[in-house]
Amino acid sequence: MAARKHSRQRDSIKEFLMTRTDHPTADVIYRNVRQHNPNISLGTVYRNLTLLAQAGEISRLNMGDGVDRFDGDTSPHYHLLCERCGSVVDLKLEDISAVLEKAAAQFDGHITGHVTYFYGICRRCSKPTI
Amino acid sequence: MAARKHSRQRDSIKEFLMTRTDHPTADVIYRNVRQHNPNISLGTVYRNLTLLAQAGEISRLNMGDGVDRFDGDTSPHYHLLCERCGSVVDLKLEDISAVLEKAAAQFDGHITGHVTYFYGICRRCSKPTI
DNA sequence: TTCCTTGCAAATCGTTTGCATAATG
DNA sequence: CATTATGCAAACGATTTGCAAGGAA
Repeated sequence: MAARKHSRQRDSIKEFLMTRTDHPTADVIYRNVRQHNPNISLGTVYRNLTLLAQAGEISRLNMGDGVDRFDGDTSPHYHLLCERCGSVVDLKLEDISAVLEKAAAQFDGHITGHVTYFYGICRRCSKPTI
Repeated sequence: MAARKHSRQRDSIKEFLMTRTDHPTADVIYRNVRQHNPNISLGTVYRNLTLLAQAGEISRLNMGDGVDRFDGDTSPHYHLLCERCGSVVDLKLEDISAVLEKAAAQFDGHITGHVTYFYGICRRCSKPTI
């Protein structure tokens, strides 16, 4: 059960994450939260991110590029990793789970879920430079 | 261009990968190839896996669990990561790229590709124990 | 007082890299 | 000979963890 106690650090982390839509990494979160909470340690940031993600209050993204990113928006949506600038942007599209589930129905075993993400060039990077 | 020279080590690695359908990690590959090639180093294994993957001769899988796996089968297919035993099994299903592409068409930017994998319980693990 | 949390630093772990030497074309 | 590939070990980078001290219920 792990009765959870309140902590100023955890609040700052979650609060910060809610103001961002760019899926920051633990390190970025650390450097930002630090401004209002100078003594917080990177370990604490990681511990809380893991805890919040397990509790379903935030989500942890792994886009296969070696770093985990965190998202305060837990509503169903997809992501695109820009190959040019490395940023991750939201991609709102119709829920494709139905298609995937139907396709996977023939599998002899049990499918719990799936992960899908896209890569390409984000809007900002595909605009011509002035 | 990087003219590629022949090497016994690279051959063993690729050869080994062709005999497996279980998507081994670099370390597993290392320990196996070592049996016929006692002096090979882990660094060489990594260098060659990266090289072969870039050349499109094998593919590198990242299932978000911290380790990279390698697949000698480069034909289009999907994968499932078993949450019970940690193994990765092939999942043959109709190509869903069309669906994804259509869904992503509305995106204001350029989509190069996508990554999709499943997780759940593999056939072996979902069979009742005797 | 109990026990969850923190800060700090050290430890992990998978993967990459620098360098001198060996092998290939 | 010009270059690519290797073995070894050290370096890396992201994340986790042990521990003693601090804070919440």
